[in-house]
Amino acid sequence: MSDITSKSRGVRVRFAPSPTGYLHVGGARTALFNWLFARGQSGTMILRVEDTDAERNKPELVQGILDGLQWLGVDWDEGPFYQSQRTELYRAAAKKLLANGTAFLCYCPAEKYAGGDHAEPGQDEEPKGGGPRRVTRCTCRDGKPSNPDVKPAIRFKVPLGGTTKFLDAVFGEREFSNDEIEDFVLLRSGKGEEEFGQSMYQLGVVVDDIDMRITHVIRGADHISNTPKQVLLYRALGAQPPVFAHVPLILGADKSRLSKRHGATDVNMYRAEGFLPEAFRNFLALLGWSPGGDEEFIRTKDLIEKFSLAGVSRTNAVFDRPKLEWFNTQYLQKLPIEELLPEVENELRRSGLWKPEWAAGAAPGPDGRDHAWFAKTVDLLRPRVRLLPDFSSWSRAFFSDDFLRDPAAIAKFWKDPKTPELLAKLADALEALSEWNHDACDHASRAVAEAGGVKAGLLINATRVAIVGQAVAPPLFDTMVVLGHQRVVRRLRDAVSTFGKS
RNA sequence: GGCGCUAUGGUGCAACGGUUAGCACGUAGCCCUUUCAAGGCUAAAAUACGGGUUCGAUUCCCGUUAGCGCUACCA
Repeated sequence: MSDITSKSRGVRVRFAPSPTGYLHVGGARTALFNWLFARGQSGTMILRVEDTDAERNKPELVQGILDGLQWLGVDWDEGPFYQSQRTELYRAAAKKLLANGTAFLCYCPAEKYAGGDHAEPGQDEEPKGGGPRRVTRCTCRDGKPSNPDVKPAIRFKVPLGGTTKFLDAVFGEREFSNDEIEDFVLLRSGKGEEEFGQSMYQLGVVVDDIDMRITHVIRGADHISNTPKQVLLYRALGAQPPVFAHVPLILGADKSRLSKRHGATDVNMYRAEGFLPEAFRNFLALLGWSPGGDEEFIRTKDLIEKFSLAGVSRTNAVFDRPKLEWFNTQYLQKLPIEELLPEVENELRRSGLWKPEWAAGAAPGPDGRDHAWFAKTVDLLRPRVRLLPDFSSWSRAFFSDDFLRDPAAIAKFWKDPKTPELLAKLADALEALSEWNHDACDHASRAVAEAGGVKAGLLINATRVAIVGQAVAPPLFDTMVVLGHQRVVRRLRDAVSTFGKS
């Protein structure tokens, strides 16, 4: 198996979403694995949109999928290719199979297979004892007299007896009995003028994977059962199958297939919530894959270096949101500050709090704040931030003078009747300071508390509410320094004047 | 129903015949403390069950059970 995972040039992989929905976290994980593998092997990543079902396909969803991939940081070297625009390729392949005897025209009405007697009982029915059997062999395979009233579909003529095997980089050698494989449809029957309709999934993937010279097919384990059909197609088409690598599925907390009722499954919702893409990537990478040791905080460049198909697990994984949040806080805290700043800038732009003078290289604003101030402030705030929007919500008073004091914080920390008097004295004491730094603020504050006969903590907590409006904030004296001398004094006096009101 | 895949604490992973079964999230407690976090320490918590193979099984084989997947003119 070493030949599969060893460095080899010419690796070509693809991510092939179907635009019948948004970018699901499961799809995102598959895309990520393909991408990590491609980048680690200096290979080529291809994006292919599998939109051969005109009825279910929604073209407007493609952009959302592309946006999701972009946010995730998964880029591609070729494509996006659209299967709906490659119809001729599939028809030619189907005709070739017809010609070499590995496919046949099927005149059966579509309904015969789509429902009715031969189909699977519905989920609500009891499939007990000797329920309906699927038909796996179509009677048209030995040549049916053509029926002028119906347009035929093209089906694959699955060999009678024997087995089909393939190599899976994750699951090992797999072997399936051909008798379990039905004569699947390759090409839909034509509608109106056309001779044949669109390609079906099995034909499309194989024709494209051959055409695009895909070397490794990395996809969800729900495709394991499809793989022997595709291997048969490769053979019939005279092509060599690629290496397959099926990755385990992602489940919800109750271990059923991840769906909306488990919470967000659309990758774009995580972007909207304010997760950092790299944290999301790190979390996703560890769902069904492990570098082998105990490390968990793995930056993307190391993910690329460490990723291997041999490290992919065979067991389904549950999507654990609390762990994702933990990863996010880890990145919020550990990222070099200059890497975090652009994310915070985006967030502040979104909420309208951003000021251009905080950009790198810009001239300081009228209040003296510049990029260095911005970096220092974000650095102070980040240990307490869980999601990007926190920079706009409870951190608002750091970036804007237009903020409200949280009533709950007031109720909790302004209980003591001496509060306004203390805050007024503190304002005076701080105003008189000739130096504005942590220790000066500290000493002045404690002196006021002592003179007023209260514990420092009481003054400190009351002051926090006064100057940032929140019960939760960074250490007070660091906060004062970052806010600035005049602003702190002004907010303190404002607090005194509002005391008792509301 | 048929076929297939899987099975380590609640969750994600490690241990790829020999460990007191390790790490992380979460949970509980303690420490720190200026709020809230972070951080540090500690605790509870797992090899699904039954048979084999072996000097020795989490690890290899079989069965059972459970979960999941496929079983469309969906992808």
